[in-house]
Amino acid sequence: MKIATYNVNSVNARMENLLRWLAAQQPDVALLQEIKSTYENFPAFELRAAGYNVEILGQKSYNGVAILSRHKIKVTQQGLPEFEDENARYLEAEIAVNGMVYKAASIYLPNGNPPYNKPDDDSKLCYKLKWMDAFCRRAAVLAEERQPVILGGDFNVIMTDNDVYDPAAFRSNALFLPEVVRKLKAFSYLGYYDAFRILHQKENGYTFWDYTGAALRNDMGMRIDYLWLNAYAVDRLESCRVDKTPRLSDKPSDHTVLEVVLR
DNA sequence: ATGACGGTAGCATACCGA
Repeated sequence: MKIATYNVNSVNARMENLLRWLAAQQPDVALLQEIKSTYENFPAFELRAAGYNVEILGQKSYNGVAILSRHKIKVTQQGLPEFEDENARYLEAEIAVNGMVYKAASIYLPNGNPPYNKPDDDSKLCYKLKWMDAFCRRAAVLAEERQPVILGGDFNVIMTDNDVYDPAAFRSNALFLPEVVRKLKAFSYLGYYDAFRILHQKENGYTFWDYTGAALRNDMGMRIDYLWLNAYAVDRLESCRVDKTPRLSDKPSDHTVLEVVLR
């Protein structure tokens, strides 16, 4: 069973790229973020034609998450429970693949940086920290599940100096602030394993490269997309890799695909 | 520190992003 996460940076702008990747890799489940689309504008017909069931939590212009699967999707949670959120950032579902029922969530964690014209405004950082608290509460509930759980998406957190091309330049960035990193670590201590780092200690594992300048060519990237596995899922972990092909092809997202294969 | 680049809304430019 192959499950992947991909921040598409607008699903409608990314359709050619997305369909090319789905056809090439045939994931059983694809967790998408930043679809930037409402339910009405989501290209469900084309994705169904490509063999995928679709469930989305949409929003106009910004954010938005989706789950695609070649198998039946049963949505278990839209948005984080008991958390008022004007943004569409969390969608969770159960999917049965070859007789095994998996729980998977598509997560778009807030960025947290202030607007360029208001560098001292910490409201987005406060929102990020509150969102992470609510996410941890949900993850604690899911930690009780006795089935494989996969929490995947764009977490907007750089965990260590090895996960970004210039750690010093990002020290005070909301993606790398100690309190933010601490919260993601606290989440992992609930019993979630970073699939990529379990299997690859040396590779940088970057999943994002800025559109600007020569970021991609010079491998000035960061590892901010994750697939977190509970013990039931990590027991079945066969492989995990960054698929750079979508980022290298025409009209790319600024993120690329991270995938795992579970046996 | 700023803007580069790309997307959305919507028609000129503002907002968002990592």
